[in-house]
Amino acid sequence: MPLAQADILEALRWSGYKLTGPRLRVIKALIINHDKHLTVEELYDDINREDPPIGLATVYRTLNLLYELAVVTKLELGDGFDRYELADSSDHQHHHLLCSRCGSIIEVKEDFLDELEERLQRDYGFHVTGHHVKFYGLCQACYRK
Amino acid sequence: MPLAQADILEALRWSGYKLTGPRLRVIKALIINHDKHLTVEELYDDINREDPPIGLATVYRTLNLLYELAVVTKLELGDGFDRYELADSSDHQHHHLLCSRCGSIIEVKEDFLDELEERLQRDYGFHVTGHHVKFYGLCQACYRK
DNA sequence: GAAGATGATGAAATACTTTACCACCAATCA
DNA sequence: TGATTGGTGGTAAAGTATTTCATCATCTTC
Repeated sequence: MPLAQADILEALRWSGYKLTGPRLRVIKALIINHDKHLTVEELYDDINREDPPIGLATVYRTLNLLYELAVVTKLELGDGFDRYELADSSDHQHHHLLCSRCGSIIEVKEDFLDELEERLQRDYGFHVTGHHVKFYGLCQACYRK
Repeated sequence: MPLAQADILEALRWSGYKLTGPRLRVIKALIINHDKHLTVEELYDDINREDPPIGLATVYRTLNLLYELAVVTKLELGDGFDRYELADSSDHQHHHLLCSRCGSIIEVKEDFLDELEERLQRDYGFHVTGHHVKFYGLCQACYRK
């Protein structure tokens, strides 16, 4: 489950940052669009559908701030755009299935990498602290065609 | 095992592209540095340690061409630089362990994702054709300290 | 072998996302 | 009230990757 607004505001305040109008609007946009995987620019456009407008630099700054606070994670799909999505309330990351035909993004919540990470620790002596995993392929609908 | 030069030249010719001097030098540089994970610019610098110099645009173009031909794969570590590395001769991709302390990159050849991909097919109806997997953490040497 | 067509190269210009800078504003505190 | 701090917005700048365009080399075709 993604972080709720109250948790995010708490994290901000706890770290000594102010809750300003622009910041709140970025946070709300993140929550509302949490399943859409918007780029920074798309998020910016979405926010500015309502007045007063806020600056693009502020959106970037706020997202970087939230990233520092581990409130959001960065998602890079390889198309040159950074995307940010709300972190999970548990510390389990989720993974993405990218359909190369229709472009849809499916989220996989399962934590199926624990076993692998143990193996990397055992066989390679590598201590895993995080991972980025993306699968490319065809979603169910596209595969049928 | 990464592709050998003969295989690459074969792929070029088979697709109707010409083997030119600059292209050959890019290919050789990829082979020589296959374990160094160089950025495009670093590859360009390495090539131009010998005369005659070739253009940066040509390096980009050649790498994109080889990518189209599936001769190289693109590796993005999240630092804003594209890296290209020789594809494996079998169609099995390898994965990377990134040490966040010393910056070393360890390659894992094992194909430990087959089982997972079957599960994605079974549970999500998602047909996997490729994946990008990176693990962050501490390598054996750094973990001991 | 000559002439035209095709493909490749290199230098510079351009695109594009992201960050840095700087002046201004708002809130807080002495 | 005056001063300090933090935040904002517009713009400039950074920086990687791509595109443009003139030129060159190679290959066909007659």
